[in-house]
Amino acid sequence: MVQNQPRPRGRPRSYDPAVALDQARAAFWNTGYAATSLDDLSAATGLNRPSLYGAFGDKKALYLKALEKSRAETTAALAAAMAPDEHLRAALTRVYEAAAGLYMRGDHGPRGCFLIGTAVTEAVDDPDIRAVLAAALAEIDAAFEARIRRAMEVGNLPLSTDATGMARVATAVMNAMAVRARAGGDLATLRAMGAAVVDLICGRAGR
Amino acid sequence: MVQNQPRPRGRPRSYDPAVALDQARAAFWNTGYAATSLDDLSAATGLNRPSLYGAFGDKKALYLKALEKSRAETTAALAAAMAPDEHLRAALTRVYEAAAGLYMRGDHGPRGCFLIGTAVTEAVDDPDIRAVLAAALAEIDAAFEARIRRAMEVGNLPLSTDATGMARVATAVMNAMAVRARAGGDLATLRAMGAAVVDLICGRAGR
DNA sequence: ATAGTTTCGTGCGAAACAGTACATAATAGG
DNA sequence: CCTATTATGTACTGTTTCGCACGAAACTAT
Repeated sequence: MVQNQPRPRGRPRSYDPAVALDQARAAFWNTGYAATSLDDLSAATGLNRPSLYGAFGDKKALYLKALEKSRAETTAALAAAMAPDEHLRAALTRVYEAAAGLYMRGDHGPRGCFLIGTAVTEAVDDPDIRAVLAAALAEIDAAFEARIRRAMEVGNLPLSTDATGMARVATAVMNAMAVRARAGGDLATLRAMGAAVVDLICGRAGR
Repeated sequence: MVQNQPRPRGRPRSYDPAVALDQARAAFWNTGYAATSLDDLSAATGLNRPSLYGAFGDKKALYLKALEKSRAETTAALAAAMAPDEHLRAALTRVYEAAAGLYMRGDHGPRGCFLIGTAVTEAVDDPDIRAVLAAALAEIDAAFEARIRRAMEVGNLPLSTDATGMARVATAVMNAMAVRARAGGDLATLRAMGAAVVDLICGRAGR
């Protein structure tokens, strides 16, 4: 990261917008969109309310930015975890292990996935939030399905496999792991869920 | 329903508490716990705020009653749907068909499952809500697992089956169907998810 | 009828909330 | 040094929210 850009004109920012966005997201992540006030966000980021408005717009715009960031990160992480050309079982196991670890982290206890944990509630009433959530789910489906089709081509799965359906089940288990994490489930249960669906998809024999 | 009880002393209620609870739950169901105000609940039930307090206590007590009712209903419906002694495939299919239909209903568009759609967000911060949610998930797991073990005994599934893991995957797909419904998924997708996991659990051959 | 009991509904007060106006501070350009 | 420009922080406004007090209403018991 070089900083060759000519300094902008006025008073410089005393904070990093990317860091502030992460801190705001952490606040939303714990208590959800509706229950997180602008004062909470102000406390979490260290910015006062006018600065928050200046940087991100109102509460919903800030939330949408955090949501969009989570969607992008999830898609990228999923693509990276499934890229290596090894057995499907290894790729899926890596994905679920990573998800379980991520979902169980959190300063105020496990908090699952940001999208599942906060956007699902708002999605019925808010079309913007619903659109991001739907896009994220579709991308996760697509990532799983592409990986499953590759396994079919290589001969790791029979050609008669219902790749679309299997991919949706794979996504379902990931989503449900996020639910369990927020519901107080322990890491062992989350990992077992992942292992169980991997066995179902890849066949238990290959263990 | 006979009404032989001696009428209570004072002014009679002008509403049915059970109906009011359902109406309040419907309000929570659409917008979630935090975003639903007492005025919203008052409008949904037709009761004014003091009557709501008198009947159910404060907002959280009312929500917990609605949550508990949903937990009980879910457990009962699941037990009923899986009771008949037929093939596992038929029982599971019936469960997922019922869930998909239920999740896609709603006056303001599909709203999924009350527990998944509203309690998951609150569960991190609120131990009471988390406890009900965890209990519900455990009961759903147990219902699936019991049914799977029965199929093993009857010879519909190999004795080496990981019943606990399979049951969790079955629960996962149900939870994820609730997520999809709120995210704008259509009925066909929800049904396909159910069919896919039924195929994975029962084997595709038995179709 | 009258008293006693429970519910209903208006309306109040305190707190939290979102959003903004305005004065102050910090920087670049001239 | 002075001006233009952008960011910061205090303070303010109007609204929403929760929870409850208090009097009116509806019913039973005597």
